[in-house]
Amino acid sequence: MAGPQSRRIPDATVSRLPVYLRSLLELAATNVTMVSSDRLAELCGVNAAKVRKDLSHLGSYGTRGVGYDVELLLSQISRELGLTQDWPVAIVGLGNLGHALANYRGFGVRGFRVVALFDADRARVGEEIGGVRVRHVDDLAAAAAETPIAIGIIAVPAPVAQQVADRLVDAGVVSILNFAPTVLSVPERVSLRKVDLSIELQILTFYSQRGPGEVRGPAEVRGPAEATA
Amino acid sequence: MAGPQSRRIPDATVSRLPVYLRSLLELAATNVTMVSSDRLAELCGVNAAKVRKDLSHLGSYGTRGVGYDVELLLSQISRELGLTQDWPVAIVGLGNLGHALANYRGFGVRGFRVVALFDADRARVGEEIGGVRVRHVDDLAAAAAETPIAIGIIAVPAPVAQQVADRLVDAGVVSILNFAPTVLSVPERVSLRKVDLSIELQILTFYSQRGPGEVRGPAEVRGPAEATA
DNA sequence: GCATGTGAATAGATTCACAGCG
DNA sequence: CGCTGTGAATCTATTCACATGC
Repeated sequence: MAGPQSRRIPDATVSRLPVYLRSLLELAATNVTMVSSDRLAELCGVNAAKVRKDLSHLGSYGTRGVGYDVELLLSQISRELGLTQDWPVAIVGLGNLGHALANYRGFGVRGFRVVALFDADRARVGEEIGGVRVRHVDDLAAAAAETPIAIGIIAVPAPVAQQVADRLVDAGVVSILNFAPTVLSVPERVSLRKVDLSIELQILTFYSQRGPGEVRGPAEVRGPAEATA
Repeated sequence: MAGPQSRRIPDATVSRLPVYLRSLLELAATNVTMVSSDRLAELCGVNAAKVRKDLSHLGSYGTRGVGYDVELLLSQISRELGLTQDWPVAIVGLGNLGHALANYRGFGVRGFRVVALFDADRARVGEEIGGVRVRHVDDLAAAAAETPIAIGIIAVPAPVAQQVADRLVDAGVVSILNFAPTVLSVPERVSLRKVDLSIELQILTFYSQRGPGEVRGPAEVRGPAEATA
């Protein structure tokens, strides 16, 4: 084997690494030290060959005839995903969803720390959610200058989502997760992903319409960071 | 042209149809009657050739030299996605997220109607959210027998998500949207999709780590319905 | 003329199947 | 012997480029 870890991890692999990570954490929590690709595949609901190929992109960390060392894999995947450092998160928009996100326990688990909350409604400014005080969205740049923000979560109504995105970008935010049901444009250097409830439901209805038995085989939600100028 | 609408729409196309739909609705709202693939592509943040190929899977509904009729496209896509009928939705788990989802206005827009809410906490049973009373999750089967449920949204903690999924399946639910951070198994006939906040964040950190300028081109979140036995 | 619709080319992801090694 | 690691085959999706037809 010439070069084990050939750079450039495929997008599809990247989107599965967090899934592997989660299952590996569960295994580690039950003191399992080794795992085969078959077992891990089962836990993650994917094909074993896919697991092996995915993991091979991190370099070769398995032992033939035995399997993978759980701890070793954990640290490799964590490093690859950048989870060895802390990621300050800001949430913009504290309606129902933003509120829920702000209270979400489970961010912290993987190094995501909510450091700032913003809303355009002055009535909400000053409120404290999960120990963080809500500031006005006009203070976004100022707040980001004090405390850097790596990830911005957009939970505002669609019509104002683009301007919020622009402000986040101006404030130096390098990753954005968009919950607003609209297409956003950001500079190429900014990573952008979206979560859209209504789109998910519509995709579900498409497949459930096809009648029982016609739903095709498993396939994960993937998709790299998108960027649009 | 032999057979315009060749059946079997590609998964990647299916996941983009809702995006086209949304932009077309906006165009229709501003009384635009025709749209070119270029314009639609721009609005949706995708490539124009992709738009044309996607739409060609619905049959050929464009006029050469002119573009597509907005209303016609709307009705074609709506029909394809099954949005001409109503889809009764149940939400299980009314913590922060479930609460936010239950209050979400925007379901109704596309024929999704929240008809039932369930929680395992007896203290929450009886509460009314968005005009729907919360019932105990033990009543799920009974409630579904009265009022059919097509789509189940799982917003419970990961450890109990599988048993909730099992109950939904037993109650005849044919589509499930899972917000719990765990892998679920459902019979092949049931469509399953997942939304996982922490996975999204981890994917973002991967790409933002690669440093500015290295984020690869646009690509949408796709993925068909998955099913695991 | 101009934008659609589509074969052909390319790129990417999945799966197979087996060689290689512990 | 068992399980990893990986070339090769396959399948899917994207993109190109242009013939087609309004």
